[in-house]
Amino acid sequence: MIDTILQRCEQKGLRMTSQRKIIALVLEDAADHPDVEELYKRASKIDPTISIATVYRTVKLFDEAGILDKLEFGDGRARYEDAEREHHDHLIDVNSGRVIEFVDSDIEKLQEKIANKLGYKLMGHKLELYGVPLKKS
Amino acid sequence: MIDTILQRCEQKGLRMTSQRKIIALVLEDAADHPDVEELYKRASKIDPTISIATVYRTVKLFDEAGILDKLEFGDGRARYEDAEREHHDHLIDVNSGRVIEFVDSDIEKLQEKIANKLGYKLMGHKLELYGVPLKKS
DNA sequence: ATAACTGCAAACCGTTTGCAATAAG
DNA sequence: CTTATTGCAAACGGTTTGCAGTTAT
Repeated sequence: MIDTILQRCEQKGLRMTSQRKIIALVLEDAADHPDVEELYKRASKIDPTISIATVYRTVKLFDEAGILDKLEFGDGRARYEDAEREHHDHLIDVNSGRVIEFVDSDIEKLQEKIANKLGYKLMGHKLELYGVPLKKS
Repeated sequence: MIDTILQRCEQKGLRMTSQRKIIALVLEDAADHPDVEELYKRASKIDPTISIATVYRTVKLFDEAGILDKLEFGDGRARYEDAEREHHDHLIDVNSGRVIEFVDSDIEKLQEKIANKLGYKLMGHKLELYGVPLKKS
């Protein structure tokens, strides 16, 4: 959380074009989990000439650089969030598509436990919980 | 596990055409998590005139009837498995795409805990863990 | 008989890519 | 100046759909 997305991009030596700066800003300001279409809409408000292909390319670049996390919730389109956001997990309401964020210390432990059990080693702290059929109670 | 897929289909009053019977059989015999293309290949060995559109339609029908579970691992294509298989979870190796099945009693507890915490009610026992970056250790 | 199902091919939707023009370092 | 990046439009891959013909009940 110390550095901005732009700063982290520069740190990694990415060529920061005007388009990339705009997309970085949009992502910086996003408290939700926008998909590419949504990022494109928000970026277009700042620069209406930006193309959706560039958004796709930029988001892929940032993901590969570890600056963004790509979230795939099984609804067809990928969503993105700042990789440096405070750690949390996601629960998707399969009926509404709504994304619920939460933190649970037991999940952290579980990550380790399952990984160990299976002879794998965790890299970082990325765990998604999804597919739980939910009903508001 | 008492009933076969075909029997469960009939129980639900689904019209069982020759194509649907074949797909039910293929699914019955699958110990893995085939995608539609794979189901189509296997079904084609029994009846080469079957069309992939029918496989898509059938798999959707069976999923909506609760006979199949649709698994979306974020690799673009959906995978399917018998909904009545013994309960288990999936872990996907993000590098190889390999699917690892496992059971962990703590996950069962966690399902309840998280759902309660968020004011939701679990329907059944569907929980997928995915997106954990893994490295063989 | 008749309503549901099939195969085919075209459409669809999110994403990627080839290309010629443009801009960053 | 040189190489990376852009916008456009076409292509892509998985999935859905309209239609005319076929099949289960």
